[in-house]
Order: sequence, then structure tokens, then C-alpha cells
Amino acid sequence: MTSLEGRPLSAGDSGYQRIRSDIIFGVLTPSVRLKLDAMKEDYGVSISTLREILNRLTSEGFVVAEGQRGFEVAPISIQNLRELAGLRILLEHHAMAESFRAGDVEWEGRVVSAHHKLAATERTVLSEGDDPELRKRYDGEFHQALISSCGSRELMQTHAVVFDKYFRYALRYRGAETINQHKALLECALKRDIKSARAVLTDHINGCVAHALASWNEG
Amino acid sequence: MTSLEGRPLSAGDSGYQRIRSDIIFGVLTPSVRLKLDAMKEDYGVSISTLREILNRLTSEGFVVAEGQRGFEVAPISIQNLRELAGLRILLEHHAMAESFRAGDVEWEGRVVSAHHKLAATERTVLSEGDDPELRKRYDGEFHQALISSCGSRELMQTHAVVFDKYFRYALRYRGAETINQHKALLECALKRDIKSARAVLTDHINGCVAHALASWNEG
DNA sequence: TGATCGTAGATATTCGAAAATCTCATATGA
DNA sequence: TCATATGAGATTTTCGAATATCTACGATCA
Repeated sequence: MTSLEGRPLSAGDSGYQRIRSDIIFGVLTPSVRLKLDAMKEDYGVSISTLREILNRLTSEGFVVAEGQRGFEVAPISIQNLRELAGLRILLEHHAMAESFRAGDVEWEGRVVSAHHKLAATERTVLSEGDDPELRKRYDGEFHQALISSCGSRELMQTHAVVFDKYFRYALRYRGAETINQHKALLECALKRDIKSARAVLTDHINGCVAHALASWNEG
Repeated sequence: MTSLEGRPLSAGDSGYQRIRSDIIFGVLTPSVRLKLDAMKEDYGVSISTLREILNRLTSEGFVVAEGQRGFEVAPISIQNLRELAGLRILLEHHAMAESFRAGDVEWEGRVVSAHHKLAATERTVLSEGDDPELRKRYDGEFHQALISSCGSRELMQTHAVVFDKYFRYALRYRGAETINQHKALLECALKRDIKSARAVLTDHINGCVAHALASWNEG
């Protein structure tokens, strides 16, 4: 694989992306022990490189490391989902407000573009089935576009990590409600209606929490 | 060095803490290139271990890694300081509000204890000179205690990283104003007066930004 | 002159194996 | 029986060296 600049991705970087993605999408089950020897085979990298990757993911909170007893995938819990939802609302509300204030027509262009791609993908779920990876990507890019004029790189980075952690719980497609909320957010953005945007976003996220809790109980 | 449980700290962990601390306290200058061979000597660990450490610090934002060109200490800028201050206010306001609401007498005990230690340390600055490392530790522990009943581990962890990054800019001791603000925060906490606490904290942080900018211009 | 290419040295990345540590089953003694 | 010691095997941590990549300087050519 190569990056956008055409530079070949180092073994460490591509392994990092694969493992991170496998955690987010549940390929690597929460709380499972990550045995280095086994993973070495699966991801085609040496133990040292693997440890670099796992150390990065530990800082981000996708992996936990305990003493000299190795690594495991970060556990999930209802409590943690609630915490992430609350944190995401806090960060995204604030970032949206700043972004709505400062956003110019370039920003509107990014928002419209991101929404178009998200909406197109959401429509194909019905005909072609759900592709969680693609859906997450465009969902993330849309919310990122909404806050992209907030003026704070630190805020955006913090938000991005929280969003990715949150997505571990938001795997299943939720249907029309989500589509409408995304559309409403687009309209709020273009009208700079931060108050409505906040309400929609709160519903958006809380709805997702409720949905996750429901499917949690089903199994 | 040994951890609280008496378990010997691994080479990687102690190196991590030393390098992280050296970045926060300016021993490792912002934007300097981190040459692995040289650091290997300084911190007494092998290159592989060093890379694990640097990868962790990259995720946290204390180090930046570019392509296959190695690592460097994260740069500092006025813009970044403003971003961190804004983010800290956002997170800490919210966490204080939750913590004030949920805090019981155990929490009050933690807050009183942390403030006592911080105040004692701040007093010794006059007689025995400033020890930034000690001051940062107790400052951090006090603010951590204030939000320790917020009920969200994710929020506290996110706040802790932002606080540490912020402290890179808040090195110099600021004197009486800080002492009074900490005391005011203690009193607000015991009275559960979140509104005043927010005002004090905003002043506290903005005052620190102004101070940092001033000494920035001096050199 | 200015630009491109090539090379040597410096540096980062990756690896496999040695050393340290942990785990767990088994043995021993109170 | 229960608690504590012991040791073999599994696993992690750490290391030094091999490999790959980058940087900067000088040579070559238009």
C-alpha cells in the first residue's frame, strides 16, 4: 500500500492501520489477549515492529498494557460507551459552534462534499448491503468536515480519537433516522444554526447509544 | 525506580517517564531532532526500546514522526498554546460541573488533601526556590482531584494529557495570583459553587496564557 | 550557470535471537 | 485440607546487528 503522496507505507505504519481497524471493527475481540508470536504471523511483521504498533495503540486507548504481562484489546462496557458518547457530544458541540462561526464558503464546500459522499454510501446500504468500513469513513469525514473550521487542531485530533473509539460500539447500520439526522446537520451548517445542530447531534449520538444498548441485550 | 506496588519498573517504562518529563520541562527543546543513537546513550536503553517510547509519545502528541525521517520533539507555538488552553477550559469546566454534582465527602477529602499539598509547595517557592517538577505534580493532582468525581475515566484521561501538554508552556512560577485562585477553587468546590469555579478557572488558565505570552516576548 | 544524477555517509527501520519475567501445574510441608 | 515452594514451559522484554532509506555533496551534462 502507498500513501497519498505516493510514498511507500512502512511496514510499521501499514500494520498499525490494519490492527487499529481490526480493533474498531471487532475483528480483534474486546479484552482478548494479544499474543505477539501469533500476531507476528497474522500481520507479517516482526515482534519489535508489533510492539511499536501496540505501544501506539495503547496511548490511544485501543489497547491496554499491564506490567510485564503483555497487551490486550481494550475492553468494552456500557459505562465506557456512555463516557465516549458524553465526551463526543462535549467536544463536537463546542467544535461545531466555533466552526459555524468561522466557516467560509470553502468550508461549506467541504461539508456539502462530505455529506454527498456519506448520503450516497448510506443509500447503497439498502441495495448492496452494509460496508461498515466505508460507512464509518464517510461518517467520520462528514463530522470532521462540520468541525473543520473550528480553528483548533488539538480539538480536532482529540475529537477524532474519541470518534474512532466510539465507533467500536456503533457498528450496526441504523437506517433512515441516521440519514435524516445527517441531512439535518448539513442544513443547519449552511444556515449557521448552531442551536438546532446541537439538538440534532445530541439526538444522533444518544440514539446511537440506545441502539447499541438494545443490540447489546439481544446479543 | 519502583512503582507503588513495589514491582520494578521496566526499562521501557522508566525511559518513557524520563523522556516525557524531559519534553514537558524543556530539557528536550521543542522541534529538535531526536537522533536515536545519541538518545540511546543518554537514556540507557536500546534503539528498539527507544522507538517504543517515541511511538507512545507520538500518539500523545509530545513527539512528531514524519515518514521515514525519524522523530522530533513536538514544536510549540502561540497558536498551540491557545488551543490547549481552550481545550483545557472546555474539558475541565464540564468535568468540574459533573464532579461538583456527584462529589461526596470522600471527594472533598481528596480535594482538601490535594490543595493542602499544593499550597504547602507553593509557599516553599519563596523560601527554597521553585521546583517546577514538584509544582507541576501537585498542581496536576489538585485539578485532578477537583474533577475526580466526574464519573468519566475517558474524560479524565483526555484532560490529563491536555494538562500535561499545556504545562510545557506554564513553566515559570506566577506567584500570589495562582495561590489565591487555587484557594478560591477549593472553596468553590466545598460550596459546590460551579459558576464561580468556572469563572476562577477561566481566569486561572487565561492568566497563565497571558503570562506565558509575556515571557515569550521577553525571551 | 543551472539542473539532474549518482554516490558515500548518516540515519531510521526491521529483524531474529538472547535475557528476563510470568504462568501454571506439581510437589512439599504444616 | 490448605498454603506455600519449585520448576518447566510459555511469553514478554530487551538487545545488537542486518537491511532499507534518506541527506547532502560533488560530478556530469545541457
